[in-house]
Amino acid sequence: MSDQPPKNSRLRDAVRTQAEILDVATREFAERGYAGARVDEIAALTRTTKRMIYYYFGGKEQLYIKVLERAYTGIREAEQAVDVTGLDPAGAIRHLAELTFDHHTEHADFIRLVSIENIHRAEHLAKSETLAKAGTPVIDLISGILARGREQGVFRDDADAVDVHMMISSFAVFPVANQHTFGTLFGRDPLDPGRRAHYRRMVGDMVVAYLRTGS
Amino acid sequence: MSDQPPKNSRLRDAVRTQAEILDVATREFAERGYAGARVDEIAALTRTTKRMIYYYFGGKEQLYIKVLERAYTGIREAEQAVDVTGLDPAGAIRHLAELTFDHHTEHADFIRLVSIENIHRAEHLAKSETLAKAGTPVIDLISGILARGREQGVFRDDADAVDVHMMISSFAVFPVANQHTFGTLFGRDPLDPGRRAHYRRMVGDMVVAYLRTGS
DNA sequence: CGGCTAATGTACGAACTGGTTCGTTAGTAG
DNA sequence: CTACTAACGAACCAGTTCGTACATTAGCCG
Repeated sequence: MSDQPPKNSRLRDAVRTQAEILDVATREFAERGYAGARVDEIAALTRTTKRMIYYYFGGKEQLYIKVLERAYTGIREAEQAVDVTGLDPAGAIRHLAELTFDHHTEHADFIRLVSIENIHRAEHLAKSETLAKAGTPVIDLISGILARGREQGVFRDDADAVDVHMMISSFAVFPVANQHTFGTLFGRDPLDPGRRAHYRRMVGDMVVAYLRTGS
Repeated sequence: MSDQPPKNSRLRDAVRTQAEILDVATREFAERGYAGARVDEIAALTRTTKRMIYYYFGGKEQLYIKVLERAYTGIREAEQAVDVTGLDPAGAIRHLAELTFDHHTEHADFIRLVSIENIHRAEHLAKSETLAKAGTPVIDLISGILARGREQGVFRDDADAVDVHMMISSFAVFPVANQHTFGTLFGRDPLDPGRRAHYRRMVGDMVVAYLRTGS
């Protein structure tokens, strides 16, 4: 008698189909960009047909926006899971930097989508109701750490939370976003697993060093 | 009797036409990405016709590669013009960081092209004979500065030139590459002229602080 | 079981897009 | 002046691509 909630118990799938479309679309868009992505190709890599993409999402652009939303949801959740209680300011900011670095290097698709979205001047991001507002939790976290650091006299007092976040993000994003051009030009793959621990320590060293220098 | 060199004195333009095509193409590709760029649109924004694009460049891809090559030539020249004689190691690396930051923020088109090229896994960059090899002069410059810093005991001794270049580039590229998503999500335009001097000082502070911390 | 709707598949079309064909004109060499 | 070639233009073509019209099936409700 396991009663299904009112609607949505129709078992010719629906939810699963939508999820599958989103998965495939994420890969396709991240791989080829918005203009380069092919709706037919996404459909082909799905169990279902192109018809369903239009049935559930309405069109290429709306599908892309949903993909973006789901991707951003990922980091936002990761950010909310960060816990720095019990760490001193320097340890806390280093921890956050390392987690950010880890998350970015492990989610190349997301970084690629962000790059793509920037090429399009974030016009789709702006169209998304879920994303355009949605304040980001990291900033509050960083603000808190910076405040503690200042109180204890171990951090410079002119450091701004958003700026520090940008500094950390820069170094965490770069190896992923520019992996191929950088790799080709300097003969060094910035995502080489063997170098990863090194870069991870480097982000931490960098932010902490910056925050410790006098204002 | 001003004799023109053997050929190429034909004055129904040619060189000028090619340059114009390249200029327009640079904007179009940077604006819409490789797949999003339209050959017809490039032609329309030119004094000439699409026929000429194929006449001079062979096709969309070859044109794009030429655009890339010209864009990269820009920074390479800027890099070669950097002069740090007479500066102490910290001053030298700060100067380089600031110039890199200036150059990147002033050449958004180039940064966008690099982003686009990374989406395509640098496949076109690899196809370019001019670019694929062409060692980059900055690395040597940085190596020299780091060596001096180590000798004088003012820099950590485990800093690598390519890594330091990546650190500087990260922070210089980010505001341009992620201007729109970052701006939308954090309500702060990272390229706002009013914040520029601040970020410029920040890159310098960051690298110098990093290099000064003990290994 | 009959009917109703959500879910799905097939085939198609209109517009676009990279690339080409064919022909023309400007300038120069002889 | 004539012949020749580099430079150029207009129209066109074939393949693609987003989107849709139409038909169909699965499952549920009464």
